[in-house]
Amino acid sequence: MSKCILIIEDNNDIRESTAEILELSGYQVLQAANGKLGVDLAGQHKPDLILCDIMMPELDGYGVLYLLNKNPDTASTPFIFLTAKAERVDFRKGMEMGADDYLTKPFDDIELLNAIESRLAKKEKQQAYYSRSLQNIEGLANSSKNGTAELQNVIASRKIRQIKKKQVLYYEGDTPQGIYLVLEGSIKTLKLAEDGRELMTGLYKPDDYLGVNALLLDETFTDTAEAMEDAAVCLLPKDTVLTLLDRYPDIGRQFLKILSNDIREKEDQLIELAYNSVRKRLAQVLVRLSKQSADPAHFKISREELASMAGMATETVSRTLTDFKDEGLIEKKGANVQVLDLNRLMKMKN
Amino acid sequence: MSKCILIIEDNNDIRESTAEILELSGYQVLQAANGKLGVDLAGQHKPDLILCDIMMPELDGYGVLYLLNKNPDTASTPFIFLTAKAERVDFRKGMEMGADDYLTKPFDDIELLNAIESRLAKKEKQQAYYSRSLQNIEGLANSSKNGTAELQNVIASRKIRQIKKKQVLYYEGDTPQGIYLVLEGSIKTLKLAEDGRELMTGLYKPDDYLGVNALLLDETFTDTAEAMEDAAVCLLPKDTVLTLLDRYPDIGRQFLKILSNDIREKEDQLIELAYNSVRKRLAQVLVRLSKQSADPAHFKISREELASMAGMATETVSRTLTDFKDEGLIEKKGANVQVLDLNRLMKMKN
DNA sequence: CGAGGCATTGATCTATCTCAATTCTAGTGG
DNA sequence: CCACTAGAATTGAGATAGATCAATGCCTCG
Repeated sequence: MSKCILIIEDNNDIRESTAEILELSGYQVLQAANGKLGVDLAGQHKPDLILCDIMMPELDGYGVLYLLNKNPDTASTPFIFLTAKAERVDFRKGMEMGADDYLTKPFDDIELLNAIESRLAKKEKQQAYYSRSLQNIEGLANSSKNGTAELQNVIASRKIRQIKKKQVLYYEGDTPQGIYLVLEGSIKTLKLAEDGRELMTGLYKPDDYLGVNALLLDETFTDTAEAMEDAAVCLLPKDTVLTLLDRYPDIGRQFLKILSNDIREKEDQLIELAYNSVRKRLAQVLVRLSKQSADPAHFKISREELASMAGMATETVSRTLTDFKDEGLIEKKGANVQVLDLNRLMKMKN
Repeated sequence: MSKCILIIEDNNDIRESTAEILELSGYQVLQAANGKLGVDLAGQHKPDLILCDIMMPELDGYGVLYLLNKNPDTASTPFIFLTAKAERVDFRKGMEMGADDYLTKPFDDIELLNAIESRLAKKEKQQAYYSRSLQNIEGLANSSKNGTAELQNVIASRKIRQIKKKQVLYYEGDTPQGIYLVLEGSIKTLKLAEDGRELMTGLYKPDDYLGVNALLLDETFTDTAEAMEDAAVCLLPKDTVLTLLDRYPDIGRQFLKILSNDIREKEDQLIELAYNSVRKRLAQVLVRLSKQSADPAHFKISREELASMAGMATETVSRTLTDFKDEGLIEKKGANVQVLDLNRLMKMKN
């Protein structure tokens, strides 16, 4: 079965010539003359790859990408930007939003086909890789009951979505499409205060489920999820999960456990915020990070992120961190932090 | 069937003579010569009422009462203290711990039998009252599926436990016996900081479920539950709930919803604590209280409780409250607070 | 190797806590 | 029924942790 490619481009000449090249190479091709149309077509036909111009009237390329990312059916489709001038800023912005590649117009046939093929190949490879790694998920899989097995099947068959560092998985106010299983990397959830300061409310690592608490409430997300580092997630659509939930009580039980743990963590965070000194709070944050980090006592994190985890000002983070260093608790260089005395950090007095 | 009464009293003369009186009156009587024995007997035979001396070697009356309260089988059994001198302090302490009555030794037959009969009658009346009111629980009952109906049966058949103001339902560190359904009054959950200050983490009103998050985690409670005003709860034992959960997915779903809501609330509280001024926090607390209070804009609450809800010092509560009064937002007299301008409280700036 | 963004450091300011002294309230005993 | 008293609430004065504002230094990454 030939792969299907969608081209979104307002310039008729470019679009049609590109389409021709692709068709000659054996691809099935869909064309859209503007952003809005493109998004609709993508939703209906679920192409295997999307080429999209950036500069378009009405809905530009960024808008298209944003909308595609919101729809579970298209969120994991490889996406390549077509752009006239290779402006640096544009490039960054696009990649940060989750584009997979950039093609600078004018491009020749070889360039185009190479980009597409390599992207499709990569996608397939990743798909295979994660499907295999999904076989041995710990999370929901430690029970041997039927439901869990069923859930695993669902997971294995789902499309995987890559998220780049700093990219947002969902915003506060978005409508939940389902729950996410983190496969790789790390995702943080955060809430914004009225004045714009942000507080990190959760940190999700591989095998963690994200968005469980929004699943059953028929409301929009009340937090924003953003990748702390490049990550891969798998979306389990709401309908599927709800069906499974109705059929297999053990799944519900697993989710109850997840939520219970979340509550516990949040309560701990509450008391900490209410009655502990900044020093102690920061120490706790470091402990938590060191426990979750792959390398037990060595991680890279910005002052701003630390500040949002501990609920304090970035300057104060800096100061306290240098204090810690002077006391021999940690070592630091730029954004790199190395824990030297975990024990003493844990026992930090107030 | 005759009622069964357990007497716990180390003095043989008193115990046996009391037992005789009761037997002559048609009660079935169990005797225990010390606290420990008494608790064991109560657990085994589940008597309908317990008489217990306060001053006993080893395990005294308070200890007995404490242990009985921890065991779901005996927690709702009427409990009457027998005491030599009617010391005021003792009396208070006993009542606060959940004793239902006090008998001062020496007591005559009439006194004894009256106390017992009235207590048994009261118990029965309450039982009937709540069983009826349980028929129309909103909480889990808004679904028409099987599981919910089943759950209602379980609830209706359970024993009801009365809790007096300030009395503790469970302590941090206790092992969960199941979940509680609040029938009447209000229960708060709180966590203690290392320095002893407390932070209120939840407020539960009739039809709310308490302890759901501890149900599936095989750990002890991480918070303490205490009655804010006289309350009645119904314990649904862990086994029962788990069985229902396995059988009826809709129950799991209801619980998931409850927990999701809890998480949402806790996240809101988090961000408030982290970035809002004391003024704003207190305003929010007042809004929450006013929404939950029976009388929409008029409630009684101690400064200490307000402080633990907003995570601040009691003195600051006082000051801020007088500010609010000066600004025409509230009216206050002692522990009574009346909200005058709910709208302005909600919109309080930081 | 240059620039823009992070991180650090310094100086000040202030919201809130603490400690301490009064005043008020509600429950108890006579 | 009223005076009394212990606990709760208020008010005041002072101390301080941490935020904020501003200036400078240091990576890093293109």
